[in-house]
Amino acid sequence: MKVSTRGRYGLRAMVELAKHRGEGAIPLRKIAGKQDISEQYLEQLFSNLRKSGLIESVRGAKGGYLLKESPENISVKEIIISLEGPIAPVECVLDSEDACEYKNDCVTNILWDKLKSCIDDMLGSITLKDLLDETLERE
Amino acid sequence: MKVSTRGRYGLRAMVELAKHRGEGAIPLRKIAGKQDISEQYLEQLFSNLRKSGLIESVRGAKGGYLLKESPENISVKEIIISLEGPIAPVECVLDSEDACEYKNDCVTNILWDKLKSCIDDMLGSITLKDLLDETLERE
DNA sequence: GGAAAGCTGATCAATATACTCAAGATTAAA
DNA sequence: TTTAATCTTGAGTATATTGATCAGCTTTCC
Repeated sequence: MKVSTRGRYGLRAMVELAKHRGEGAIPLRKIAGKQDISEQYLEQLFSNLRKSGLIESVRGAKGGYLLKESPENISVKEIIISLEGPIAPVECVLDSEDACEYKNDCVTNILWDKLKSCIDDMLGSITLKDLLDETLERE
Repeated sequence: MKVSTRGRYGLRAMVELAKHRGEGAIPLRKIAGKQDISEQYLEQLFSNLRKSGLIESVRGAKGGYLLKESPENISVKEIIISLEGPIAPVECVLDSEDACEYKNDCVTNILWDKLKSCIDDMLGSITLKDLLDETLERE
């Protein structure tokens, strides 16, 4: 039941982007520096975030990254899913092709379904703006 | 954000124990067979559950395992913690000795705290009896 | 053209996971 | 008292995942 560094680093980086919104494209180097994350590792994470449409990139010199939407429209859930894949405490809650063959017999999957919803709702209810507000409040 | 096989198998085995409560000690072989889990692997899981005081063992021939409490007094949370260790989506929510050095600066840990509570409450609110009832209802 | 940036695929070491193996210890029953 | 069933424990092992690093490319500003 762990969120990996992908999700944690990525979220911190997104807060950082939100913080500097309006300043144009922010180079990855700057974010990596501020948050003390390997630049090359962060590149991979940003690749996911970009493909998910949460951020956009500006290539070339003076390039960098920007949030694609305003912080109140980006939920933590979207960020985590982009970085770590679907939120699923166990495989069988994904109503995908290869659902567990015992699904109908197994009462524990009711539990896992509920757990998934609980996590989904929780992460879906918090936006980047909430985290940003907290940051500004502390400064 | 996954529950490993330890938690999943262990929970299923506990439901099985609950189902046969009152029939004396249930040998591990029987549970492993019914739930199609490796007997030797399940032994390790039961070792945890026993040390946590959730089940008790009867050694020797005709031995086996029994729930130590009635199903309504055993929450899923206790089972998962026994098998997988403390529920913590990220390390820094554990208010232990080695808390993250950035804890005070880092706004994301508010989020992780909330997520932990959400998972805790959810798993704490469901007991073995709830799962057992569901099982019986389906039969 | 050169520097600053993003983009991408390959590789790798460390760790965790999901087991298996092997040797005991205990006890009921024959 | 032997034997078989059962729990107990520690060690080993193959595979997958994680958390990166490396190398080389492309794009764009000056």
